[in-house]
Amino acid sequence: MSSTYWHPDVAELSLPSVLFALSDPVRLEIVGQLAAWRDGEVPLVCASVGPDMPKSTRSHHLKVLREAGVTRSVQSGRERQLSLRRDELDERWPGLLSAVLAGVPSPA
Amino acid sequence: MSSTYWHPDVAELSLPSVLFALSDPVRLEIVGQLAAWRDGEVPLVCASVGPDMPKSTRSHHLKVLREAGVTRSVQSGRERQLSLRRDELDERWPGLLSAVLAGVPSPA
DNA sequence: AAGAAGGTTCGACTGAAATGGAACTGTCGA
DNA sequence: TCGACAGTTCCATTTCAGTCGAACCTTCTT
Repeated sequence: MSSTYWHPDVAELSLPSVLFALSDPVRLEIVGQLAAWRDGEVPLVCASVGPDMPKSTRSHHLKVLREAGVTRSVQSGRERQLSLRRDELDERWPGLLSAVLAGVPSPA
Repeated sequence: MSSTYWHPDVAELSLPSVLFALSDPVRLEIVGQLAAWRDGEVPLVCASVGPDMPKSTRSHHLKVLREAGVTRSVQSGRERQLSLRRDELDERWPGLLSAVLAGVPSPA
């Protein structure tokens, strides 16, 4: 796991931080897209996720998600491949992410 | 249902607002206490919920929860009895509240 | 080596949220 | 009727979050 980045350990995640990270429409949309990603598809990278916006803004939202422990980003070449930390979140707060995702309109 | 207050209808609740309301430790503690309330017990009122703090601050947090649709407060005499809108929230976002509550340390 | 591409960081600005004191409203008890 | 009591509202202050341009760092390409 050569992730380049620091990611918080599951044990040190906090529920308020996670809920806060998920409480923004833009971030919720990003999470929805990550959740819709299927193995075998071309990996989602920063630039390809969320609505159109300046890259510094997008980077900010992705940072909030990453630091809350919701997403993971792994460097690959000059891109960063994004993924949801589904299993880890589910281990810590069973059913939480699923319940949230069920309330997010799935991306077109 | 003589609620004195305006409460948003389930249909008009938004996921980001609910998650935001739940993303604060103080409010999460309040919600945990409301969830622990059992039928037959003396009703929970504003003053008896959450950590010690000025009443204007408490009133603020309760307003956030109420307006997000998480709680309901019904006037009774000079107090306001608080309750969780469990069933309604569960109808709208099944499993969400339960998952959150499972992650909240239950009150002593 | 030079430049483009993908992201991060920094700094500034703006708007929103948290906090708490003080004044106010409505209800109850004496 | 006069407090006392439960809450809300108003207001000021401070802190935090969102937005975005500009500069920067890496990696890839040529």
